[in-house]
Amino acid sequence: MAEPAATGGQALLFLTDEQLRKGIEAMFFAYRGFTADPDRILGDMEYGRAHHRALHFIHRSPGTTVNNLLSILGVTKQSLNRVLRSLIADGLVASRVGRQDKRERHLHLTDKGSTLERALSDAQRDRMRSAYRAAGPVAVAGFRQVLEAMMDHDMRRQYDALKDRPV
Amino acid sequence: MAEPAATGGQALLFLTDEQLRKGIEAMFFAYRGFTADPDRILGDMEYGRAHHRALHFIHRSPGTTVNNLLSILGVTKQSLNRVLRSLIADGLVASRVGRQDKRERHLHLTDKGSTLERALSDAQRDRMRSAYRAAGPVAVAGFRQVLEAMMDHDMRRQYDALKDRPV
DNA sequence: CTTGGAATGTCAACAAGGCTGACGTATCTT
DNA sequence: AAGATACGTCAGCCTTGTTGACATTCCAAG
Repeated sequence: MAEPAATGGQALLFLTDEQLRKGIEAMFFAYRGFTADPDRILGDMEYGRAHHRALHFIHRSPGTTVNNLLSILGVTKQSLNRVLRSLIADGLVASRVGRQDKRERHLHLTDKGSTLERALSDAQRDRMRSAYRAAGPVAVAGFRQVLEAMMDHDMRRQYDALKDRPV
Repeated sequence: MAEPAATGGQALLFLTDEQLRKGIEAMFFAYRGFTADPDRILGDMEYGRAHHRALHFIHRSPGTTVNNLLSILGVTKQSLNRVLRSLIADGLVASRVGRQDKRERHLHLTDKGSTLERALSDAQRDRMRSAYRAAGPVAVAGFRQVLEAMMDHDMRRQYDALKDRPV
């Protein structure tokens, strides 16, 4: 198991435990970088990474319901509610009662919310852009392929549902 | 800025805000998958992700000092200490006073610690392996390139220091 | 030999952000 | 009319991060 090369020769050397370990460590260190810039911005405020995630996906899917957001974020409603409550209280997010189904709340960013979302996503995108530029288009395609193959089935569905929707 | 294509034509289409956003969401969903399997194992025990990280890097660098581990993990010593204390108390990690410098504590996994570390890393490696296999060697090379370009400078140094050391 | 600084550990207090369980209310669906 | 669904909320717990303060132990420089 530690040496797949035995089964297929040179072609499978990228599946050695050693290569896999490097990938694991790369994910660990890269994810730290990935969140570092927004975290720095949020550190000066009363918000955290959970608020960033909520803002991101509300921005992505304006009018989304609480339940929908719940399944995308993969947290409990109590946990999300704590975050949403503060965002709504501070006027970053608007919650509107549904027209067809009045039980639902549809979530939108206010101007103030959009401003913060923009600041956070600009910071994160800047890092992503410079990584993309350094690695080049072929590497980027591979990057996306591996990440998509790494997702759980359910998360993959959430991701695909968002993937090709225009902003 | 939203349309780098204006500056260089087709060649830079992979740097559009849209592509960058997809990369950001891919990182988010993939990281959840990345940690899901070890988290499931740890969920049944009294340990969490922080314990996993400590076990991983002690396994990688047997005899490492607390200070060294601190800089790799990027947390405060108080936070790490709480984790280490429970791992040591439960007999998963051995802490030995340094021979040259007796202030230092050198950390090693015990047999029991190695067993757990193996179980966790097997689970994580299995997912990584199947993602690698699905994506293929070229994609994997790109994956690593982009991740490495995404790291902070300091993290990149930590990563490189580990990268080519034999297990 | 004394003293300053480095490495480590520990105590206390706190916050973010996960979780479960239970309950209430409004609204749809059957 | 009854049951299911969507949402909010209260209470309490856990992990894991933070700061600040302080003790110990040891190395090394004066």
